[in-house]
Amino acid sequence: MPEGHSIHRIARHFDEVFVNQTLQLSSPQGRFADGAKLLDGHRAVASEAYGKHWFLYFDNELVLNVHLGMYGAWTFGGQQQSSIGAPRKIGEQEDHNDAAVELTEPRPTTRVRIIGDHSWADLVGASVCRTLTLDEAQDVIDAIGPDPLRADADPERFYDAAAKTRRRIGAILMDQKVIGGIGNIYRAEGLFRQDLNPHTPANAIPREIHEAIWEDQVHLLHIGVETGRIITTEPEHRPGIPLAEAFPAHANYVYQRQGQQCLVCGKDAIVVEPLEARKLYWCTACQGG
DNA sequence: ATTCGATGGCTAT
DNA sequence: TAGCCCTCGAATG
Repeated sequence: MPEGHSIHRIARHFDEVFVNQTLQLSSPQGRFADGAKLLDGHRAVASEAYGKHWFLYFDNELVLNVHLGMYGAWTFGGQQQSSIGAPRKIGEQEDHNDAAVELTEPRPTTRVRIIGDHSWADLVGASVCRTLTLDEAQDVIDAIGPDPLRADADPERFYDAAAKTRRRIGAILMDQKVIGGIGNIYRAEGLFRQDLNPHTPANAIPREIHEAIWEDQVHLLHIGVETGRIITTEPEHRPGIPLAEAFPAHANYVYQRQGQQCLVCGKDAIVVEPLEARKLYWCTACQGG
């Protein structure tokens, strides 16, 4: 997916382009026909992201809640044309702004189409697309750990959870109940940037390191929000390579770089191994065997 | 033409 | 831990 940075970009886009407008909602695919009908013709009043969940609040006290899952993506058209969500190519940059486009026939798989005053948005492939009450939306939010991209996030919740569990740090960083918004790339890259062995029990790691992990995720995710790309390397580790040309070989340290030379230690020590049904990438030299 | 894999996560066992 | 959902470009035949 779409890690947390993409969801916050989506929230920002809806805030800028659709909030405070009366919206038309439909489900060309049909699977969200009932939910769309509940919101169709109502005014959007707020757009917010928590971790990987996105919420669009309407003036009838109902909420559109979308989780992109692995394959979901929004396509935006009209005044601002762009696309945010699951990349279809490695390192694809989100938000290709182009000339305005006409309202086109939706793809048959379009779960929901939203039409505002000047723009439209199509959603495909999402694992969750539903209409919730305000209470139900709050329940979803309450189940998500602190989100490093939110100004109101309480990192103490993350420190507390990390201090109390012997689960591996590589596992809990992807646990949305512990910390919200981090996916497989930010997990791997964040651990690399702290020289941390992913298998270290979380409760064996000093609090200062957990604080450093949090602060670094705040830093990295904000870069993601601003650029629409997951960039985790420091300029000194991609010497002479313009950012635009850094993909896919030099934008990340370990993600999908198994068998390649480590950008920091130079050794052929980057491995990939399963961790809780996902692929974990790390440098066995830099991150302590 | 067909299969595969991917930045996720739920549920059943 | 395994199966399943959802989509589509890339990889494979």
